[in-house]
Amino acid sequence: MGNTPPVGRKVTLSDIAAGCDVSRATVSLVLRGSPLVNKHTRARVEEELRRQGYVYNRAAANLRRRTSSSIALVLNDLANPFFAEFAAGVDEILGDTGYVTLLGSTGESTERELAVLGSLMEHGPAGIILSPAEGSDAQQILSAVGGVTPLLLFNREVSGDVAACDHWDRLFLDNQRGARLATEHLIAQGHKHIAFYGGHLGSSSCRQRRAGYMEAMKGAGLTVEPSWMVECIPNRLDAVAQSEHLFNGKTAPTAAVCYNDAVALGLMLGLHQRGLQPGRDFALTGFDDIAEAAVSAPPLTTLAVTPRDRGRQAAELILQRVKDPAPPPRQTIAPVQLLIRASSCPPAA
Amino acid sequence: MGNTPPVGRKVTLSDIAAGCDVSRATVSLVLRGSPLVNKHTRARVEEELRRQGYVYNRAAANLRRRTSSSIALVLNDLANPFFAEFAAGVDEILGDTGYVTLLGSTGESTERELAVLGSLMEHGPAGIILSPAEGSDAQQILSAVGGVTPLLLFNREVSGDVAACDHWDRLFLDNQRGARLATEHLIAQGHKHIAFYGGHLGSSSCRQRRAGYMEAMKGAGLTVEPSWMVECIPNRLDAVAQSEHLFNGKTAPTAAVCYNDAVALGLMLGLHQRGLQPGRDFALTGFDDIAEAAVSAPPLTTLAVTPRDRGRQAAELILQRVKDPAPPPRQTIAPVQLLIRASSCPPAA
DNA sequence: GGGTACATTTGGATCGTTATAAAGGCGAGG
DNA sequence: CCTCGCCTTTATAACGATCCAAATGTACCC
Repeated sequence: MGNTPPVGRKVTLSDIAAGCDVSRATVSLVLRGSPLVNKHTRARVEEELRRQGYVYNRAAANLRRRTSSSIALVLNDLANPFFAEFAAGVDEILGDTGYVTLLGSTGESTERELAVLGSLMEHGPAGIILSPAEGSDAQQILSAVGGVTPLLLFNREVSGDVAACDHWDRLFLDNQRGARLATEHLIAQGHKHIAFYGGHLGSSSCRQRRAGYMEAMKGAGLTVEPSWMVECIPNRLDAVAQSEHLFNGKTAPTAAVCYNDAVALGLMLGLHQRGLQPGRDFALTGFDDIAEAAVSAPPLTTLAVTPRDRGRQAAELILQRVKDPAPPPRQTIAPVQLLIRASSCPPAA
Repeated sequence: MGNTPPVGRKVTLSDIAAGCDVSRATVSLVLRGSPLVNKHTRARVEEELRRQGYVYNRAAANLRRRTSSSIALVLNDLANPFFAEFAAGVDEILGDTGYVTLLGSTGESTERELAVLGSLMEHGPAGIILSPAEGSDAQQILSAVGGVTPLLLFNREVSGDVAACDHWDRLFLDNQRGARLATEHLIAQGHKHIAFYGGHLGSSSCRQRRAGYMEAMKGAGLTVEPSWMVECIPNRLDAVAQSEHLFNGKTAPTAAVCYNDAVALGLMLGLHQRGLQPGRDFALTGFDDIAEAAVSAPPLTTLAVTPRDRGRQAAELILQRVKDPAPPPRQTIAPVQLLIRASSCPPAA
């Protein structure tokens, strides 16, 4: 005893063992709280751990035990508040469970996605949560992650070979129902000429939202003009730029269901430029309920998707799968909630 | 050859060695692209790697080499777009450099911060980037991370024992200069009664911004009424709630330098409630240049802090330090840029 | 033929931990 | 005194990679 801690090297379990004259095995048992060790011995070891400032080397333990204590979280756009909240939710649950989050952000590039997945796989995560970049291919992702590590697909479907990915779990938002609710709400307000504005047909969430919109329109016996379906990059800037296309057809819409909040806020600016006041001359809805939606002028009717809760849910789903890989893959559809605010006015008289 | 890959177990370097009848050492050399191996042998090994679907086990390699290939990123509030962008920037650089990001989010709780740091340390990161929770104590953090792993403090100072943390690197925003620039701009617009609104005195960034404000006011020979210095929680909601306090003194201000954009946007709402139109009856500035600032009504004059660039910079700083721990600690102050928009009008006549 | 230089390959120890089976000490019972 | 069982501790061999020194092969020159 009275040994000085080693210099220029981390304190290991052997240092502790030597420091209080027991075997490495005993120290290991103490670390894991085994009831086998005599409580007198345990006290001595714990004192020594403190004295030398021991830090557990989980990588070494994981190597020996063939286990893992990390989950990879790969997101197509961390800078988007929706995914940032999602990530916070994931990390919250993983942290509570003793897992560590390996972060990877792909910036919506499929090449980077493959590179990031490859790099993360080398660290042997117990599972993967992936929100794929637009245009991701199932086969390529499968070959990057291998067939063994469980994967949870979040938010978006991937394209390509269905067989390649039919053993993955899935967590999606109820996009179709959300868009249907928004559309039905506008119809109930008295609108008949309703557009669907924004988003990329390349993304599954956009197709699903369009489907919900169509469902509501058909259900109410309303027809949809081709000029009412306008694509744009789902950000504010392009939403402003493309908004004129809404009014190029023979009948101008009096309302629009927007792909998401960013698009809706962009459309608001576009409307202003045409001399239309959103929430009075034109009704619109968003999707996501980002922080801005509640405080825009007018406040935006939208669908709350509670991304932090989704993050928690995703973490729980992947942990369940890690614990028991046997059950068949599961697809979970998270509910969304319509928040009615001033932007979805009745049609102007 | 023609061996089948192992079942229920990951493919290891030994499997490859056995599969093409060379030693483990040779396979290892191939993996690391050593010029020592015969190119014919290399081809055979590489073919076998592909055939069996080998995945490199970086944890095992790191154990043997006593190296690390991860950096811990611990943030007080991931859900905040500022930090989300920052994290995206960090991950971008780390990914490019072959490091992996260990994420930890503390939700502004010092207890959780210590727990998260402890858990991440067990994974042996090469370095730590920490944006501390409010009220973090230097001594406690030091005992959680140990004295060996390099740490970069971002965005906030920690309280307590200076000696405990004087070997940490630091990256801060030029808060004082930013607030001074904003204040000087309002003064140049003709304002004399300028308030400093929002933020917590507990945070170092708030104290620095206040200092910049005071500096500009003193420099212009303007006096500051106590009622013009109002604290609030730095979010929109509390900013609305506390805004009335600005007008309780004997002289009402005609302009305000706000702690950040969220506070400024909240104050805008508060002004509306008093019948004042921001950008016409009252001038104000923010700090951060969040996405909303450019599109609020009126657009917000603010200080751009380019969080993604800060993230990249932080990653580069910590990697430098990891590569060479010897040089004395460095404090880096990142510049901020004043963006003049419509909210900072001249005083109403 | 023997020696030397060079290119390539390899066995074995090792990183820090855990699993396993076995050993040691000790009191009780025969 | 020996055996048995119980409690506690430990030596040893892994985990999957890398380092090191040493061993091959083989080509060339004297």
